[in-house]
Amino acid sequence: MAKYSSDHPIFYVTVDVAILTVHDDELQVLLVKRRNEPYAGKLALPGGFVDPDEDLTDAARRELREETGLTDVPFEQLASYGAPGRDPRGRIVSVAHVAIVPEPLSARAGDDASEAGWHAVEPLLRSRGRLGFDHKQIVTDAVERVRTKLERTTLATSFVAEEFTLSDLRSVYEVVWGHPLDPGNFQRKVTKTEDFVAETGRMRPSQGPGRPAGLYRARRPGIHPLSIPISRPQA
Amino acid sequence: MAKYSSDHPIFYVTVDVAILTVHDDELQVLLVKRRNEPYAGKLALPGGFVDPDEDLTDAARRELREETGLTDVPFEQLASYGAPGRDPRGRIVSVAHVAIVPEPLSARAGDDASEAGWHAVEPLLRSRGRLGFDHKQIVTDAVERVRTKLERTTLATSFVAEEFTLSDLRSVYEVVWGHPLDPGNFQRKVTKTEDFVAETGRMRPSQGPGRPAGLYRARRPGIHPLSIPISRPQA
DNA sequence: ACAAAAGTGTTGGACTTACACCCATGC
DNA sequence: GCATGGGTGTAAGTCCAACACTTTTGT
Repeated sequence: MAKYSSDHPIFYVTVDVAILTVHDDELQVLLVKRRNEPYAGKLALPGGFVDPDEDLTDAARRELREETGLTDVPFEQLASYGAPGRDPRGRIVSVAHVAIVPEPLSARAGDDASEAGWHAVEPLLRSRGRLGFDHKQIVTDAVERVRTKLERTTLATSFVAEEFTLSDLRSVYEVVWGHPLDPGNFQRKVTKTEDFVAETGRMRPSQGPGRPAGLYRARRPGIHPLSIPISRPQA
Repeated sequence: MAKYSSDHPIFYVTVDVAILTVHDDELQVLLVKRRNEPYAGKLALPGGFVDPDEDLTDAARRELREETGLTDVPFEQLASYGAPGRDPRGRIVSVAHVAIVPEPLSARAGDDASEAGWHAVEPLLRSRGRLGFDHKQIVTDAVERVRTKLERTTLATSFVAEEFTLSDLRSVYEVVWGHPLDPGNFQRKVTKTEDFVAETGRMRPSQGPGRPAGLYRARRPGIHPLSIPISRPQA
């Protein structure tokens, strides 16, 4: 097949990844400080240009690995952003993705990128001008996506370590939704929901007062639909 | 700002629109027959290249208008598809959208496009090779999106005319979900759900046996969240 | 003993489901 | 009258939110 040359406009395509975690009772997103123009000095989502023979998903996975060293992390495509003026360098469409990383593994930021670090989402979204490009919008959309996915999928287990207590898991919901949940009701619902969590039989060594908590693990890795959804309290 | 020239790979960006409707008790999608290579003779979603100064949303709206003559139709971005080999002409990323058009206005296909026509979704998705590119995947994703959005938003009213009976509305759910719904329970749920439908006070002139049905209209145009979701029967 | 976290029981109310049943029309 | 679709009533079962209460630890 002959090389395609036409008068169709030329685009560049990037992937940006909103890597989210829960840390210190806050929903946080991994951001890099930009060194170069445009938006030098501003914060931005990790991302980069898609390689010539690379699928969009592979490009996002590559970015994720470069920034966090993590592989096998659940992520999915979020949306694409391509307003004409969004990047002064030309016509650039960004295919944004969302990824969820567990809290304990998230302490370390990327080694490859320049000054990658975690930032609490709430103050970021209230602020103006801290994020370059249209990345504030992307983060907004990513958070909304995660909020709704918590309700109907097993996504929450992606936020916690391989073994976790139900309090750990409950905290994920409380932080992401911004509402406290009844511990007892949460316990019942989670344990009664099929394919969500499985007991390990062991206990977490107690770290303070209170009865020691049972350790659980996700029944299946990744994001799966829940037979019984976790109800989200109204605002 | 200087023109951007770099060694980053060059892409072309298209928008494709899955325009869905319910007709003859079937979920249908508007497709065009391709005249040119690649995939000449195959069916494909209407779509085209994004113009140099056009936003992705505007490009999708333009395609929608060119194919159906309709404006002010609710639509939203679905996902982007950019596998390296998906288009032999080069590296082309398609930003797919979903649009819903009302049944009565949908009889006429586009005048601009070549042989646009409605096709039932189910046999299409069961078949092999009738659709060009990766458009079968896009249609699959579009249908899944619509199925879940019916549950939690007012999307269903976008499938019916401005004035409709509750049977009309119920039929949308039944066709899209592939399950019959209890007419009585549906009635109650829809009328009790806030911001969903409003009575007109008038009746539909009867067209066959049976008690004449009340005419309703959507309380708000477009797609809005439902305070009380319509429950989806399990398979 | 006391506080705190984990986990179980209970209860009233909301919602759903599966019908029965009445209403209004065409034939 | 009878079939058909529109619409209301109703009762059993399920689910849920709230909160009391028990269990097991640290201090």
